[in-house]
Amino acid sequence: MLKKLDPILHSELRLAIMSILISVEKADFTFIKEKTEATSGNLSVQITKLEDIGYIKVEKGFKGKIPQTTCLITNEGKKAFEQYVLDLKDYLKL
Amino acid sequence: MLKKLDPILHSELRLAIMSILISVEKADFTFIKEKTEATSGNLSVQITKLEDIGYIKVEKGFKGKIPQTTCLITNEGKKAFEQYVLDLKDYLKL
DNA sequence: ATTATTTGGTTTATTTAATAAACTACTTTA
DNA sequence: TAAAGTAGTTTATTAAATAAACCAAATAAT
Repeated sequence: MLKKLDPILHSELRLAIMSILISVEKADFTFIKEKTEATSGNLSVQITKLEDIGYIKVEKGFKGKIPQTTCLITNEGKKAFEQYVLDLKDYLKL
Repeated sequence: MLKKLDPILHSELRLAIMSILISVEKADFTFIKEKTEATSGNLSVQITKLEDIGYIKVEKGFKGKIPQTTCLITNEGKKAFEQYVLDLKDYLKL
């Protein structure tokens, strides 16, 4: 029987965000926006969702005078991502 | 840059359906329903969607006197599934 | 100096998709 | 023959994704 996929991660944009944060550990809003080609609104919403569930941590500061939102993956997020990979492998027959 | 995932396949239930049809080549409605634990309504809708786009073929017949809906994956569906796997690998860092 | 324009976002509204509920048609069993 | 089961479809509801509108401050142009 196929395992239920984590609905938070089974979203293209949220998965892309997590994918970036898995490899770089830390990335700001603009960087993620460029990499994912998402709109600001959508990105903002999905970052908040990942933060609310505890998969990422969001730090708000300034780069000079300009506001800057930085995201980091949490341990819980890392674990969830790895579990999601395992679950998906069953679907993909990998 | 991450490739855009096929939105038809990036749905848990549709992916599960395709996953089953990749391995068995032919499966009826009830079998898929049991394997996926989906409701009949949801399954019916998603099967129709996969059929409309040409990823599966649906055959309607009878098993004795009882109606039976059988699904098969098409070549196009197989190709799409394989492409989806490749695309997802980038997200999953596989 | 004041008016665009750009940057870096958030909030709200709209669209789309997923799920659930209700229904149809027929069959089997009590 | 009435109730319950099988095999679904259709319609309604809920939730998610996306887009549009907005806000605050910074920088650039007039």
